[in-house]
Amino acid sequence: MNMDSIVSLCKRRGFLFQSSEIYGGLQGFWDYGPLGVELKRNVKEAWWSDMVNGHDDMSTLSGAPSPYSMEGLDCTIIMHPQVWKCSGHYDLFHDHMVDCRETKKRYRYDQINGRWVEAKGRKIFVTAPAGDEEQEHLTKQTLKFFKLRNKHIDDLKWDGPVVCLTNLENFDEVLGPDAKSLGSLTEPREFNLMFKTFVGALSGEEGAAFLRPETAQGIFVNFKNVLDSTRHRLPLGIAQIGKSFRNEITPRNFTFRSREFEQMEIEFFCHPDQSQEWYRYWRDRRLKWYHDLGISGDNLIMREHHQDELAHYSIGTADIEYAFPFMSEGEYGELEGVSHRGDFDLRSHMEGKLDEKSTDLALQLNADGKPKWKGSGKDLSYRDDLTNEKYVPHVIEPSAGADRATLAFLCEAYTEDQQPDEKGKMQTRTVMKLHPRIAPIKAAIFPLVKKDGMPEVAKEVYLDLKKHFKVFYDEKGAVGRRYRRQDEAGTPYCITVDGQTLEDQTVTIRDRDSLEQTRIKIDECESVIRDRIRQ
RNA sequence: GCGGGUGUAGCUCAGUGGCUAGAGCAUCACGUUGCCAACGUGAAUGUCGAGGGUUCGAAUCCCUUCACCCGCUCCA
Repeated sequence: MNMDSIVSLCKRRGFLFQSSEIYGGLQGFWDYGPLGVELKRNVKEAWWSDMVNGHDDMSTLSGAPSPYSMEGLDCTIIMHPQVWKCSGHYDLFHDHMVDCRETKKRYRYDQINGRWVEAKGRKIFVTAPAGDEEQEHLTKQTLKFFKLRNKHIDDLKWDGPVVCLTNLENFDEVLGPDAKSLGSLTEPREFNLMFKTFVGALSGEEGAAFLRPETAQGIFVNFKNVLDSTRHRLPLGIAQIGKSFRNEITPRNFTFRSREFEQMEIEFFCHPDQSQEWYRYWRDRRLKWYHDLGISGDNLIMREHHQDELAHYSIGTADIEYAFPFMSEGEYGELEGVSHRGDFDLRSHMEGKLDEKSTDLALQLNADGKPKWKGSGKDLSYRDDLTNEKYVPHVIEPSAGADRATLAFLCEAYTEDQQPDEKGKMQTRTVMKLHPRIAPIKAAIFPLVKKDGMPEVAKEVYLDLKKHFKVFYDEKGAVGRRYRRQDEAGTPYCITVDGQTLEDQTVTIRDRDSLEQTRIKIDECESVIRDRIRQ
């Protein structure tokens, strides 16, 4: 299977189009066509129904430490700018980068260190990526530049300590970390990964705001509101589906990395002592969700982050990953991250931006000893009125990409098999084996031929089923071709009105995957389809 | 952001300076047909990705630009 045939089918059948295609398209933006919008809606609805509205809050679910509540939320895309300063996104997403004109490499401005050095009567500033081996790298670069051997190492006259590149104003005498000639580094340029906009008519910095780069923060800042208005006890999960925006440097791989995308996120608030158990519960529960909707075990993996990849506050983070066809053998792309976030987010919105690098999660301070970004000052802790214990809840965050999930379902569904044609000759059939729950069209209704009153009966069946499901009517061309068209659309069932229908009020229902046809009564159509979708 | 490749009908592609830009598949109509991409007849379909230039003449050569694919880079 290759990605091109999937992309081609998506366009041909109306799953996905390039945004603004008639103007040449816009990198990182995609539109969902008539079939695509149904598919994506079904994915989101399955998630919302399974996680929120259909959640059983009376029982202790398998793998869970206790019963828990779930609520939904829908927050704005533009929020108070301070939200992103305290969450850490503002600092993280405003990188200054320098490019090397010679090697075409790009570096983060603040992660390049260097030192003045003199040899052969010339003084240069030699640089290296910040890290344990930076002095080694500096020496090597210097020797190479001056065409000196290791034995001349003592001839190098170092001037001053290793300092960050940010201390320099002019890069003319700077040797890039991997460069051979001086002055190859560009001026630092700002990379804004958050989309910037302006609130109010004035477009000055005072009105500057950002499109959200994730939906999660809306949940954290509303935590108190949800608790107060619903009277829930912890543990409580709050769910949200919505658009997020990231100005990716290189959008690629169809909709996998888009600049505008939709997230399905849960922030699950619980007692710190139980957070580890809840983390494991959510990790396993979310993996099973993809599995139940038809992603095969071979293509789906759970990747636990290593201890050294984790932030200090986190007990664990696991990525649920899918073997997308555009990835190389053995590589996977992230569908969802499930992370234990401790009390980092709530405390950041209370006290101000915390330093995720410090072991005790201290408030991040400026040089003058004041908080770098001030929090809301509001108390977001929780009082358990049974035990009278007061604590800042810990959070488990299952954060899924709706577009990535939709793309994974499309890739997983794409199948080419061999089926005999009219003459018994084997023909390649393209079929989207989407799970019936997420299939855009649940059933297609055909008259076998366009005469003898068959279209009239078929239209009645169609109009009746339309009240319950997304269905499709087609009477054009040979019935075999109509079946194949529905196979490409992923329609799980085709109902055909034939000669016998006119005699005994029965129709045939054809299964997309097995091609088996069974004869059922017209009045049974709705319940048969409903039962089969539920399976 | 850098390097390489690609861009012609809905899809897959042919067309290397010269007549009104083609093929297969798909689409639509009529007829035939009775369950898995049928057949016959007919029809419609293009700013040759966009803009500019060279030329008597450009899909074709040159420049700019946009998008997609691959490799870097990036990916909280």
